[in-house]
Amino acid sequence: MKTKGKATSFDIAHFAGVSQSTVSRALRNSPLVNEETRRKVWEVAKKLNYKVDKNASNLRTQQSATLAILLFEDPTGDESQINPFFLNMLGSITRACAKEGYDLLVSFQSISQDWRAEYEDSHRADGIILLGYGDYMDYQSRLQNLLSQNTKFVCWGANVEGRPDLTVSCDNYGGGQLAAQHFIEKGRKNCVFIGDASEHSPEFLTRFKGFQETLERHGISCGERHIANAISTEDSGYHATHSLLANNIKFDSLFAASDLIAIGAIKALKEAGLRIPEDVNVIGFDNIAASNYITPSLTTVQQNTTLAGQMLVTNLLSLIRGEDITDTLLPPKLILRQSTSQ
Amino acid sequence: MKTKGKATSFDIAHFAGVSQSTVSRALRNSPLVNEETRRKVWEVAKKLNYKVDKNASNLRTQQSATLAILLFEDPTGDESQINPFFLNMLGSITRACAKEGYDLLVSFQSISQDWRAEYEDSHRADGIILLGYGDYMDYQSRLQNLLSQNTKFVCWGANVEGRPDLTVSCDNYGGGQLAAQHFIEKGRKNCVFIGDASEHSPEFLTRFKGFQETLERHGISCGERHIANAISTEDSGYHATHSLLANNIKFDSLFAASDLIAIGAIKALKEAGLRIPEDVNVIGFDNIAASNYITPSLTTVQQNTTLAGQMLVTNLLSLIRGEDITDTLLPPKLILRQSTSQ
DNA sequence: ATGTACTTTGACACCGGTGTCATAATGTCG
DNA sequence: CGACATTATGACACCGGTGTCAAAGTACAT
Repeated sequence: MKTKGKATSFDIAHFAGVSQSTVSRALRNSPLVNEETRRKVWEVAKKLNYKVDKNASNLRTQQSATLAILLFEDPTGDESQINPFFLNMLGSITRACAKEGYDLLVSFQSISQDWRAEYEDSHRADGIILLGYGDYMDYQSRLQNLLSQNTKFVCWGANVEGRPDLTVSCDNYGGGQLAAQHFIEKGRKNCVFIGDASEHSPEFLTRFKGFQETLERHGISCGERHIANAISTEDSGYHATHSLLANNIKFDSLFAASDLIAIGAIKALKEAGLRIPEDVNVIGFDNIAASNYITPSLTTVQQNTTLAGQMLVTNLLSLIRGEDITDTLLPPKLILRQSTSQ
Repeated sequence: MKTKGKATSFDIAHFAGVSQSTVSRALRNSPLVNEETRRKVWEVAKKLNYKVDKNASNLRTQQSATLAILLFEDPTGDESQINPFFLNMLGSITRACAKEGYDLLVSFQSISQDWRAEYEDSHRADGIILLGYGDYMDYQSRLQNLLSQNTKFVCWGANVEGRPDLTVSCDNYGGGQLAAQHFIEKGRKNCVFIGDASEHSPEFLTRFKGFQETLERHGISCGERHIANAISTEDSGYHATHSLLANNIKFDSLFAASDLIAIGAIKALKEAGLRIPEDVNVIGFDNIAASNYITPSLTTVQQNTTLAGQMLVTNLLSLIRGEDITDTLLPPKLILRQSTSQ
């Protein structure tokens, strides 16, 4: 019993003495096929090491049991390193897909490129997950484009008022509140924020707003002079903090828009001879692995990546099934560590 | 100019006033088609937002321009976390695939499961990359199985003598040598190894051999009592080191089979009141991000993940093209940090 | 024996491209 | 002007499955 090349359903039909149609039905356990026939077909299939050709199957059924993930890169990011937070998300999304019986196509995209999400158009994936920091303004129009083509997709990111797409995101505003409240409990009065607090980075902006507005409710202001712009890299955080210090801004607490920024900030603070947490309290955002390893370990607002990956996948699947879904907001959680524990 | 549903090549043929065959040729820039016709076809295609159906195309051509990666999990690993080293590899492989114009299917596999690599059989991928620590003995027979089916695949891992598959790996033996030489230069006399030094973890075993044999050439022995078994997790490294100390083994230098193990070891050493590097020198393996952030920062044998990802992809593509390729061994590099810098 | 319902099967069109072959149109040369 | 090469195009089979429809076979009631 042998075939040239990979076995097809016709080969099985031949050896099992039935028609190809019956083979197809038997292998998918259709109730239309006789028990004994089914057994025989399976037996032959196993012997020939048969596997359904997904291309043929997908072509006929017009669906792929596959999702695609598009990872946008921080445009200035180091080419060889990937933001560890997104790497975690990638891991949890992979797991969530596996659990749902879907395959996952992974692709990196430079945000500047024309990232028309080809996967869904070319029937390689049933839906798309978009993931990445980046300039929201830059790709807003592209989202619109996807929408107009009826492409099924969900985004990880800020759920900005009036944003047209479906998102899953951390409650960034609430996260900023947690940080502010913690500083207030610690009796801190002069707070600074490191990160891009503009509409170009809606996630960071939302974190900042939650932070600032909570402080103000307690009579603490965090105005323009107390913000240093930074993208989500260690270097950028280092330089931003450095320039604050160089400008002689006085502060006793620092909230960074991400852990990478916070790690860079800590380096700058240490170099300036400031003690953490005695002189300056520091809070980050994300809870990446490194934040637990640095000295002092970093108090941070945790994003639950496991849950986030799951929600992205289940929401996308709902969307594909045509169900009505809404934006999902995940609760942040403050992880207390040494950088605020004086 | 409108179509119901997604546009097909027939729709384009209709609007461009040519046959579907010509459309197919024109879109693939076949030299057989007239310049003006080509222009017209492209124009219509763009207007209709046409994208080739990859399922149909792959079905016909019997190839997919897709690679698949199978990630094996450390059986005892925490369900929600992925070994950061492999996460890095995943990132670099993704990048390498993109550079070669291939898509990447990602899949997690429990090593205990029947991980018949279905992707290639089902024509979803042209080749497979296998990645993961794990018990080699467990899946050796499965590799044999893949080979016998003429599946194209490459493995990341130890290139064990007589291993039947094609591998890309770090020169683990050389890495062990680097660690030993460094200890010798530092005048260390009592060395221990933390990790599974058995044929069940051939990579760790090779690292150990390079380490041990180099030490012996300098008259230093590293026998059974100086080895503590551990899998590649922080916890395991912690407990292994703890038990060495509890058994009153004296040592002034510790080589861990991986950075995660080393991080756990450092924790145990610190708790025992030992100073690093004064009392004990520590060297890890991998150079994951965390090793740069812990205190003291960790001297480690770096594996070049960027290069590794590239080699895995290019080797696999060569294999698919039917070219003759051989195992690839990548040079390790010792990264000096505080844990050995007294 | 005849009619009806149900089970099981095979024939066949179809998904949307790609590759082969035949043919029409144009150009070139003796 | 006819023979022949060259260029451009269309018709059609094909990749390997899935879904529909008709029909054969069996069971049971009338």
